[in-house]
Amino acid sequence: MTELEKGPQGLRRGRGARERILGACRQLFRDQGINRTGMDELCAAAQVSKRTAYQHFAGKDELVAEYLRQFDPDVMPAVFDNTDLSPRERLLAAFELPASGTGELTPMCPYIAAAVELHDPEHPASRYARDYKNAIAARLADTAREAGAANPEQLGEQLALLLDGAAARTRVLNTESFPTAAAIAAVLIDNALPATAGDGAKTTVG
Amino acid sequence: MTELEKGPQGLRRGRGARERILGACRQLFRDQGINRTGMDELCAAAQVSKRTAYQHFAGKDELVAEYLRQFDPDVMPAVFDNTDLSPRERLLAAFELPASGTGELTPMCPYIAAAVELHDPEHPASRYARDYKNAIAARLADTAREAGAANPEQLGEQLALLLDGAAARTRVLNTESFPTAAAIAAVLIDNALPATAGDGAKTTVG
DNA sequence: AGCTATGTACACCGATCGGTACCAGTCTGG
DNA sequence: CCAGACTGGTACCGATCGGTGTACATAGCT
Repeated sequence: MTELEKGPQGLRRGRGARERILGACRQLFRDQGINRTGMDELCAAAQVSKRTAYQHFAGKDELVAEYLRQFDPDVMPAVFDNTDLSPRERLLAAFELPASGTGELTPMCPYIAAAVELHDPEHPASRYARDYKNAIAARLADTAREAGAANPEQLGEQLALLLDGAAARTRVLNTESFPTAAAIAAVLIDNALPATAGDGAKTTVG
Repeated sequence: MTELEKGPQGLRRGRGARERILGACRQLFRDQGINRTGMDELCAAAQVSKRTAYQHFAGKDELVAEYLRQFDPDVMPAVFDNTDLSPRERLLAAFELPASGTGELTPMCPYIAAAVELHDPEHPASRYARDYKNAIAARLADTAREAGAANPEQLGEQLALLLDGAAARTRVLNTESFPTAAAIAAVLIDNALPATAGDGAKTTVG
């Protein structure tokens, strides 16, 4: 499988087949879900023969896993690596990013969607979804620590839960729920950060 | 379809076919998901012939919708109709109920799971999932109003988001997330209820 | 007795699933 | 020029999908 990427000059010709397949995944999996998207349809959308698709990916399971891995490998760099924002602003920015710009709904978090659709915790895509969610919580906790939160791990886990709640709720209700999550996040952050605007109340429930 | 339930003495014989089918739905849909459960397998588990199943339900779509409708038609009565608890305690109880008792994880909220798996907002089951989620938020808002919250609708929506976040996160991470949601809920409730204890004090509202 | 309604058992339908085999074309480096 | 890797196109595989048709067994009511 290593030759796939670093072949001396091997597959330089059909350049982009792999990317086209993953691009088709992003569109079709978002529009109609993973289970309802067949390999035939997917290959047709990618303008790639099934033969080629199965030469790049061992099977649909591996393709789904790779689709998730390619989705946001750096874990929201636009939020967490933005040095123009203070740590506190970065925490809040995580809730404003997804809903930015277009008037359409924030698409369902693909990691949650994959875990629910595949329904097997040991599926490679489910495993990666877990890793990604842990990574998000860790970055939130790091930023919370940087902001001076009393209990950064707890705040990170709480904010991560808000993100997932907004994603799930947006999908079920067909209504944007990230503003609600952002409002809760503001309260939690104010309560956890001592120097900022919050009052003295710090009821950290163990 | 009216004769199905109220036939004078019609289907008294095979009593329970419908209930057995729905019971099999609850188990199989929870254990392996909706899409991965075929009608053959479902009928076998219910000890019902496919012919009978399709006499009770127009199709799998309608069966899934009915499965959701039967799940919690009264919208958590054990929480919201419990007169032994104060309104504030009822709001908190909504987060302790699902994880109670057994050592296993809280199962994924079937409404979210159905909406994600079916992936069609106009599917009858997706429509009902939306109705149910709105009903939960409404009951939470009513209870928040009863507890004297400044903005009960907002608090209800926030608490509903926490429930959904805990459900989604529990599923993805394979780790119980309701305690985290309960901790956030406690903060939100304390912040929204004026008369009650702002900090650790426990003066329950009358 | 019949009659009707409901049930089971089981074969069967077309469609679609994930995945593979085969062939012909096309580009590559030697 | 030619071997070989890689491609698209397409037919095909077995399995499973949701759903139906047919034949026969029970049950209750008249």
